[in-house]
Amino acid sequence: MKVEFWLLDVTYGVKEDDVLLWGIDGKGKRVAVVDRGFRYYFYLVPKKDSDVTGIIDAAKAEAGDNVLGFEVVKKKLFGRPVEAIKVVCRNHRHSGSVAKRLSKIKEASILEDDIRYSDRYLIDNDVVTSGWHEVEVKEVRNEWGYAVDTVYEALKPPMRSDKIEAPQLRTLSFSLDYYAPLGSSSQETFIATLSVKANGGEVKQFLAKDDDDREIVAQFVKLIDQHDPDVIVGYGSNSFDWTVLLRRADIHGFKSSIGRDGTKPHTSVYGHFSVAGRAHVDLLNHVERVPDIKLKDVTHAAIFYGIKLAREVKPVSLVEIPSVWKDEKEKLLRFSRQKTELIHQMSIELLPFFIQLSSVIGLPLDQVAAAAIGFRAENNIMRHAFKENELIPKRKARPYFPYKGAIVLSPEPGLHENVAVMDFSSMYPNLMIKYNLSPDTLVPKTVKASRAKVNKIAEVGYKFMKSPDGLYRKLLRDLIEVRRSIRNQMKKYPHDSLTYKILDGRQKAIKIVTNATYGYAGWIGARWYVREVAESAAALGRETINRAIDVAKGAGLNTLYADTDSIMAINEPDKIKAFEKRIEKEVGIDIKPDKFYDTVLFTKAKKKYAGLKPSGEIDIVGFESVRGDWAEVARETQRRMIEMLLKGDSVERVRSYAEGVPGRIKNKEFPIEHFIIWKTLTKPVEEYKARAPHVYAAKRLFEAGGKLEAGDKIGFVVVKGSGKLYERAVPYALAKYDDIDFDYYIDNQLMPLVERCLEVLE
DNA sequence: GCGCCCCCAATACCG
DNA sequence: ACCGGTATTGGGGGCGCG
Repeated sequence: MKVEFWLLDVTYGVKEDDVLLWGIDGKGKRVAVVDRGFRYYFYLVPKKDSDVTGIIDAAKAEAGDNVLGFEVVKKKLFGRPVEAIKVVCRNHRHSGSVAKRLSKIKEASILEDDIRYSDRYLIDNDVVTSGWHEVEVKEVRNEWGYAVDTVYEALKPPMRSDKIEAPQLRTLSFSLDYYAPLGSSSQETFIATLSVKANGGEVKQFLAKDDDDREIVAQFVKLIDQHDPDVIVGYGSNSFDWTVLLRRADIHGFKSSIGRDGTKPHTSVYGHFSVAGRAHVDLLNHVERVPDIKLKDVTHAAIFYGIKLAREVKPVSLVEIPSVWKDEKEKLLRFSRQKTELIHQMSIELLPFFIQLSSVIGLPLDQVAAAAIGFRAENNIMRHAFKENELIPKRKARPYFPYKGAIVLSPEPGLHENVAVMDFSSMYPNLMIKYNLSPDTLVPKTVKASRAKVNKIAEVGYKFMKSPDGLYRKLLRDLIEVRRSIRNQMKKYPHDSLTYKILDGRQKAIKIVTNATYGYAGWIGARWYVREVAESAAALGRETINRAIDVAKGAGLNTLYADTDSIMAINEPDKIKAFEKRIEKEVGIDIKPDKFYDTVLFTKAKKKYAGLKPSGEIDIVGFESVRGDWAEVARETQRRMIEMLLKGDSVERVRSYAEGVPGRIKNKEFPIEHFIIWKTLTKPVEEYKARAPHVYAAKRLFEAGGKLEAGDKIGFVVVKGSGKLYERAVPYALAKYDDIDFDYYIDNQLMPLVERCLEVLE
């Protein structure tokens, strides 16, 4: 019989050689499909001039009956044809030791032994997570007690199907707060509150009785059992909640076997906790990768996603919990409930996108949210490499060599009217396609190639074969084409329809992977790290933007500013049309006006400008007013000045506004919040070499009993006194308003910004 | 001892 | 744990200077 199912998670037997596909079938039943037919393998690649049969004989002697067989296959390694020996293992759990033994054979190198069994299965069978498949199966008795409606055994590997709409998923959002006055590992620590919300239900809350959290842990396990969620959503749960829950469960001797196969949550790849047969998603992992969300706590993240409730939330910090726990339990309960509600609402917003990302990249839903951009790009490349018969290189430690990047022009300082911003669309991916820049097309320095057959990249001198199509050319073309077609399809649906949202999530997911491929090529952690590819793309990028500036000039357009792949010029429609046409003809990559500004302000600095759009909206780019590490009083003054200048106020008027601010500061017209300078601690305080103000502020906070970790933000104010600045930086919560050194703010925060804006206009 | 110059560490931004 | 380019601040060392 045939069943169709949507793939939620993949696990594999620890002892048996079987792959377990956890999913949901067309009728909404939870299913497990066991595939026993897949054998793990890796490759032995003979070093040059080595004898294949000799290697096989040696390997046979080493591996014994842990190997089912050897097969000589034709593969490619960085585009070069190689004969590889496929070593098929009797059981995946022995593959590690087999590979280790075979590594003694000096005549060959081992490849692809570092691919996980489940990943191998997905790649080789073109099975895609968060996607629909059809599979020939027979139903089997659920002798393992899996928490599913039906268990099947696959008779053949599943086949992808076209259905795009994900099934109705049961989700469960949760959050906990713990009492830990002496740190998380201390004896006194316990879970104070736990809140859980299943989709369609209300928030359920559990509260410790005095310092006894046994009931909380037990209820949580029970709840998961009852609701049987497909997706478990937390916020910070990869670094926090599961560790605490599992520790408490262990201490109480409870079983926390909430996986559908009866196993406990366990740490897995990309630093995430995995729950077998379900997808555990930590939304904080995602929020950390969204640069526009400056404060990464759940409340601010939820505000970013437009969740109304977030504005009413009064957070209780970890430091406050001991005192709140003693006297104001309702406060803690309210916060816990709201937090869980926010997590739930954010998951409604974000899960559809994660699902699309998962199916585009081929990483399971729980991993895709946790994986950094580089790994997302890499997984996509790995899947393509398999299709192209390319061997997957090993990840290895390498030295770091920087290379030259993009061009940034100094702007034409002052105010400009009627400005067009023109961008090359996907410049780096398109250059990589155009010149066939790819790890497998790079011609090694030592190899001679006829001039007609290669693209030689000016300036850097690297050569790439013109044909055949490289791995990156194929993959990027594919991505760009699919995205184009999705964007066309989207036009047929109303913006609030489900299909539109799915398609939109999908095109965004594709964009992320497309744009990451250039950066990936120059990342030393990449399996396919080939600096020449990134370096060539950057060199071609410089050539391209320079050419655009020339062509613009030829068309009578004066470039006011340019950065990487965009240029700004006075908007003269006829000239711009001519410019676009010539670029299309000469460069072959589209350049289009992306935005128009009625007025633009440049100072002397690069990467800073402000523009007034016809709609009245103002874009501020790069200026201190959009940087989180300047005091609000300076940022707001600068923002207001920019607004006045763009809207036509005279320089004198703006100056008189700005010069009025110091008086208002001394007059105490601004609250303390406007003097706080926020900075991120990028590492533990002990590791800093420099005596930086924010580091010393953090140290003071610690002395007062506060707690901050790498990645947290410290907010401090500068107080009066005689010493160095770092001696006068005090956490805002420990500072008194009257101690604030107003002169510092006027001389070092406010006036430099004012001067830099106005000096170019006078 | 002080001002000046330069370099470096640190952060957050732009594309 | 994607890239390089950039602005900016504050710490700190070296230097000249009667």
